Amino acid sequence: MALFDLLGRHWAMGVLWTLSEIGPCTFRKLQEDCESISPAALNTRLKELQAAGFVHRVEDGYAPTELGLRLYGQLRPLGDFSKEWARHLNAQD
Amino acid sequence: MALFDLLGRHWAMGVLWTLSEIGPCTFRKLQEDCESISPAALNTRLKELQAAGFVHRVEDGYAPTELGLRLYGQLRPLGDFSKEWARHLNAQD
DNA sequence: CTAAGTTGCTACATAATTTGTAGCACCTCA
DNA sequence: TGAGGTGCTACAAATTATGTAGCAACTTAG
Repeated sequence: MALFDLLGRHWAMGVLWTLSEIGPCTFRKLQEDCESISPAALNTRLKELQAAGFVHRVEDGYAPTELGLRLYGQLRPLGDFSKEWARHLNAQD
Repeated sequence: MALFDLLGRHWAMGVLWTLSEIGPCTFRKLQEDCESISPAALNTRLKELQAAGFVHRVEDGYAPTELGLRLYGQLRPLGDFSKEWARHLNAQD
């Protein structure tokens, strides 16, 4: 699936997630919140996400588009799943 | 989110997706269905997915675990979203 | 028993991607 | 005019992936 090519890049989902959680924000703030993403990679991800129509530039920096927010909506359940997964991993030890 | 570290690797979601769609299958069939994944990368992904508890070995090769199938369930809506997205991209041209 | 096929997987050189750090060019506001 | 913020580029080093070859273990057929 072509969508996986895009999302399966380092930090692609993280950037969209962060942007959707904290709302419109600057390049630099995004860089802080995605701990240890290099500016080069962030820039590349932002360009890809913009080309894909999930993110666009706004006055205050970057923000998710309406489509981007819908994608975030699909991703959000993974947050809860992630907790269930953590419990599973602990139970394994 | 830690889950994104795992899924945001090249072919990680694709492998789980394929495995859930076509059911238990061999290493080599997985390699064919994920067109152009190198055996080294596939092996790495499989080890990671096994360590995460999403995939395990079975008689016929590899199969998603129950937890893996639940994760696939969370991912599945992305399939429909992907079509919506394709429509959106075409409308842009 | 042997030879052919299939399996999972490793080896390794090349290529692509990411990091980490530095810093530039542009703006705004005092 | 200079102090701060902005988005972003440069570039070497590290990490990760590709592509091709092939090995070792196992099954099956003759």
